[in-house]
Amino acid sequence: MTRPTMADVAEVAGVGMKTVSRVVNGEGKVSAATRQRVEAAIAETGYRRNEIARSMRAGQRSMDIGLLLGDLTNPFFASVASAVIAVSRSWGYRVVLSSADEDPEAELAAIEALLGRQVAGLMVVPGAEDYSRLQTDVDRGTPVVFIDRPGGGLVADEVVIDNAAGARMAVRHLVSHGHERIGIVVAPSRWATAERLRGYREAMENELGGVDESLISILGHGSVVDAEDAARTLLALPDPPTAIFATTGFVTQGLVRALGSSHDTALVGFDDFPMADLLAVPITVVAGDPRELGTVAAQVLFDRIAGSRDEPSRRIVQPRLIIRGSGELPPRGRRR
Amino acid sequence: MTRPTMADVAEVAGVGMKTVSRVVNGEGKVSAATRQRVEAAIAETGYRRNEIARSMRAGQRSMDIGLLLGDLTNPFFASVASAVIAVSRSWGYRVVLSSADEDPEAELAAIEALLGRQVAGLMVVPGAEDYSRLQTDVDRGTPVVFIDRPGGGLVADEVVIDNAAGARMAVRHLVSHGHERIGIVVAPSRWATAERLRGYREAMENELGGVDESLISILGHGSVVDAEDAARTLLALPDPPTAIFATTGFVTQGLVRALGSSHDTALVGFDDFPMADLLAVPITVVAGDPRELGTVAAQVLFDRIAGSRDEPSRRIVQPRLIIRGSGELPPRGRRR
DNA sequence: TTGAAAGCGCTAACAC
DNA sequence: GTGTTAGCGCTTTCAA
Repeated sequence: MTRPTMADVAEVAGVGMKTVSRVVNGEGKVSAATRQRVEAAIAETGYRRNEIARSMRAGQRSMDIGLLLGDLTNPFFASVASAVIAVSRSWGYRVVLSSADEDPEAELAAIEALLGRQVAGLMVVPGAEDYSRLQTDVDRGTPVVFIDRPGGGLVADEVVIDNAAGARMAVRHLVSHGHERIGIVVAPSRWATAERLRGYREAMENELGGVDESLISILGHGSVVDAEDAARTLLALPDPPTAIFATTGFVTQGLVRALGSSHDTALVGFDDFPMADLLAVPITVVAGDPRELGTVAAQVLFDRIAGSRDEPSRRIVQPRLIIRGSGELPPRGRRR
Repeated sequence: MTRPTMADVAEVAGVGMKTVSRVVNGEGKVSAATRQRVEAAIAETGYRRNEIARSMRAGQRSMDIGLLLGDLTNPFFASVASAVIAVSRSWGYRVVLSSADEDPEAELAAIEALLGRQVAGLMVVPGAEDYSRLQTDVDRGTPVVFIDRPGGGLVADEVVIDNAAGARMAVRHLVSHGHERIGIVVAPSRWATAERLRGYREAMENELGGVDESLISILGHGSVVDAEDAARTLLALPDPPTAIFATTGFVTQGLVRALGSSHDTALVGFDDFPMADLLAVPITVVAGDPRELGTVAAQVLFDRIAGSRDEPSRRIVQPRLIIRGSGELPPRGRRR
């Protein structure tokens, strides 16, 4: 019922604890004969090294890194997590995953818990506003890397997608296909969507000399249905847009629903999603690669763990335009 | 640089360690005055309880449970993980996630590592064949629950989807829409797909009195492209099927590609996937709910952790038929 | 090549 | 109310 310890193995093998320790950790300096005896005792008792106790030795950190995400169900974050796990494993670290379901209080609590477990480092997709209480931990050597958005109140490494550039790319693409009335449906305010809106405004100014504010729809809540409604409202305008830019994946979904299976309105979404190429009208998107985001973030973290003392930096992942059809539809006026 | 310990706090506050411990853990029996002093000292030193050391006390287990998945990138497993994390959090446990990318060796190694960390329990989506070496751990009180497939060589709780029933349901549905030549594309052999094939055969026997073996296509590899090729081969038969049953999500994807945007062949897939309702022809599927799978599995595990000594059981989650269009297309012969 | 003892940061069990 | 002592299972001295 109770697990065997090193002492148990030592007793069975008739040797000292340290000898068992040496065998278990393959620390040479053990005669073949004793090693055999110890190995037999290990097999007999079913002993397994206790990693918890092991990591208690003098001020040592654990071999865990903590990863905090809003929602694993979002394929974007699932890919980030998958990449982080892969890189961590290659460094011999394990990932303790918490998801906070977008509740800032729960998120901070989860972070505290992770830190209490002496994680070697922390990667966070920030959902809360203020991370200043982590400053002491960072100062004492637990690196923190923010993913996908900056973490307020704490100077730390960040890895983000160039949202404004992506938005500009989307607008320019639509303009190059003849569109001039380009609407935007913006998900509830978060850093990324604000950046995307900024990029949209910049590109509209540069390419078309101005923005028609009535074509900007900012959602109050974040559901697919809300996005669908917003799209319908835009399309019901006296002079409706001929193209719409959707700032996030779920907004894109809402727009697809609103536009129906035979759109005559062009659509470019931000963030790629599964099956985008199999829809009735395949969806053109600009998207940053979540695997790249996770991989870079993990590399930055392990650089710190390995001792890097560089100034905290912001790494920027460039999004790419993925052309599939919905973004290349001509303006209605020019049709046929 | 080095973290403050309870002893440090005790010294600053001018009290004994146990008093600090009491304050930190809110164990009453501390005068308001001392509590104040201790709290001040905690704030001053930036002390945080060391959970690792805490969990070392006599034979205690950690408050972690381990979760092992093949691939987080698969939305099905991401949902399972999300549900497991949610249930675990409600029990006050944290989830240590490992993904093994379908490599059985890596999987067993990851499991060993998890056990070495004294996890309170383990949930595994089995990718390996033989789990008998976990028997001692189970006997010594670390419960293991297998998810989505049985784990060979180990008697433990299992939570699976009723694959055969789902397949029968799919076939009956197609038959009820007039189909008689119903093909099947089977993903490379795993327990679940074998069960689905079995269900298909049973239903074909019962409903139509037999199976035409030429309509059964078993894939060698597991890519979308392979599934696409297999579908084309089936459709190129002299007397091709009028309907096809796809045994997994990616096979369904391949079939969607092969059938093109205007199918005249009916399709029912196993496992739901995002956007299935937004495709050119919305896809009818039979699917078990991954959240239910994860939730039930976690409940079973925490029952064990709470001390349940019931016989290991197999919980079965019933799949549901989700009607969307592709499965209700009539046979070609009857068209127009 | 081997082993005994000290200690990691904490809490359980007893004192005071 | 509060403090002291003795471990948890391991690794790190330092001897033998």
